[in-house]
Amino acid sequence: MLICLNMMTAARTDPALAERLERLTGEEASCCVPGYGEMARKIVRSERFRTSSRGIQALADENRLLAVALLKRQKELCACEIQAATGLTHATVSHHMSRLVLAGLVLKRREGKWTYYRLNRKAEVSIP
Amino acid sequence: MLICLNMMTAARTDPALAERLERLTGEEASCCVPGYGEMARKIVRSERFRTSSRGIQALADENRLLAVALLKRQKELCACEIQAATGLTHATVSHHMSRLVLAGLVLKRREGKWTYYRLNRKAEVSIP
DNA sequence: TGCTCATGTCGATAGTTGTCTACATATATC
DNA sequence: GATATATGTAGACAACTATCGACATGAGCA
Repeated sequence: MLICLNMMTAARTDPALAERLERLTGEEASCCVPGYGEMARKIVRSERFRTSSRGIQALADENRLLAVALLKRQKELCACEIQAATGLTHATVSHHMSRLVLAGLVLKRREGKWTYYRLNRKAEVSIP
Repeated sequence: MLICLNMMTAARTDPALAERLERLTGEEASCCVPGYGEMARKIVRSERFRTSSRGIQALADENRLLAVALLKRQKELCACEIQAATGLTHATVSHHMSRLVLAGLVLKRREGKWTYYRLNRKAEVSIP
C-alpha cells in the first residue's frame, strides 16, 4: 500500500533533531520525536485516513468538485448532462466520473444507452 | 482567475448534443443543456466554490492531511515536530505548511526561533 | 444485419506539484 | 561579532494527472 510505504520512512529520526529537542525540554534522550512518529504512523495506517484521503483526492479537481456540486442539486445526472455542464469531452468526463465512483463518492446506474450518476449518501470524508 | 477561465469554456454547447437531448425530451431546441451550463457557471463563480476548492486541494496530499490530523490532536506543533512526524525534510515541511496557511486552514505563530502551527477554526471546507 | 448514438478505454502529451539539495534569513547564545 | 539552530526560498527533477483524439463496446432502431 503506497500510503503506508510513504509514511514508513517517517520513522527515520534525525539524531541532531532529537538532541535539540532533548536540550529544549530538559528531558532525557526520550524526547517527543518518537512519540509523534508513532502517532503519525498510527493515523496513517487507520482505515479512516485511507478512505478520507482517497475521497479528498477525488474531490481535489475543479471539474470533479463541480460534478459533485451539481449532483448535490440534481438527484441524478447522465454523463452527457455532466459533459454539457462542464464543457469537457466525453472521454474526460468518463475518466472523472470513474475516479469519483472508485473513491466511493458517486454511484452509477446503467439504463439502456445512458449512464446515470448520483451521490453515495454513505460516503464519508473527514479529517481523520 | 484560473477557475473561471476553465469554466467559461463550459459554455461551448455541442450542437449535436443539444439536438440529441431535444429529441429525447421531445421539447423544442431549448433543451436542458444551457440550463446545466448556467447552473455550473453560477456554482463555479461562487465564493464558496473557490474557498472550498482551495481548501480541498490543500488537503489532497497525504503528508498535509497527516499534518492537519496531528494538529487536530495537538493544539499546536512546531515545524520540527511535524518534520519528525512525517520524516520529510524541513524544506518540504515548510512548503506544505505554507500551502495550508495560504488555503486558510492553518495559522502560524512565530516565537523566537520556532514557528508554531495550529488549525484555523474559522476555516470551512464543504461541497459547494 | 447494418447504423447511430452514448459511453468506455487507450496512448500521448502538457501542465502541475511533491520532493530534494543548496543557499538565504533570522534568532539565540557564546 | 561569531557560531549554531530553526525556518524560509530558489531551482531542478521526477512523478502524477487532467486532457484530448482515436478506437472499442454496447444498446436501440430501421
